[in-house]
Amino acid sequence: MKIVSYNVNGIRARADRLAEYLAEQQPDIVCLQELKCADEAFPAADIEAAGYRAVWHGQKGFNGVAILSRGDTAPTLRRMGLPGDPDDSHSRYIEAEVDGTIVASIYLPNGNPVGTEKFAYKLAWFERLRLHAADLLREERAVVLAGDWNVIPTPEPDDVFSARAMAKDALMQPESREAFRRILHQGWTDAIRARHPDGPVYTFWDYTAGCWQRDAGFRIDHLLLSPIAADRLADAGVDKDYRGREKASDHAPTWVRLEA
DNA sequence: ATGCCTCGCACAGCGAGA
Repeated sequence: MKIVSYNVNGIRARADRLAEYLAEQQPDIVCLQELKCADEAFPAADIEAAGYRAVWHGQKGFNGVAILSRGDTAPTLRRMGLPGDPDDSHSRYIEAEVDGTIVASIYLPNGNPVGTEKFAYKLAWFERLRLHAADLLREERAVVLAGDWNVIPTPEPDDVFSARAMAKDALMQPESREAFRRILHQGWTDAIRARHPDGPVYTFWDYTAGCWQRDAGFRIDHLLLSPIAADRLADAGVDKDYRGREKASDHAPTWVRLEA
């Protein structure tokens, strides 16, 4: 089964691109981030017309996450939002079960600029995710944590076109990378790097400054697999060409294929 | 050092993104 993480940067602005992606790739499960729409504005009818059912956690204007499954059975919702902060108003986490696999769609806070409350929020959110991820591992099930983690895992060129250009960015701060590593080291597998240990793999290219044209990207969309899911890992990759199409998101769909 | 594009909001630039 193909499981995709795709930050669409506005699901309504990306309606044609998303429908095209579903028709061409026919993924089994799609985790969407940055819906940028309220719950009542989610294009559920369009999703259904494309042959998918969805659960979603929207928010007017920004954030918003969803999980799509192919076929007539909707994902079974497990939770919306992370535990640990009832005052957190951002729609950044949704978790569901599809065909026995637990899947989370994650939109981790960006955290820029560093040194502000936004960066503190990023790290606090990361810590809440770490605690919840540990709970998920204890279930000893197939679990996929898929999303826009807003972290460049290493400053090496394999993860970023220029460590120097990104050195002051929240995505590459040592604290951000450490928080990501702490979750990984619980026992998760970074599927992209498991399949592609060497060489550049980018999932995001900024709209500005010709970043796409000069391949100035970085890797921030990640699919983390629990040990039982990792045992089923057949392949992983980035559907990069969708980044180059008309009206593209600034992220490319990033995926894993698990043996049934 | 800042803006570069894009989206949503709401109808004029602006916040947010990364």
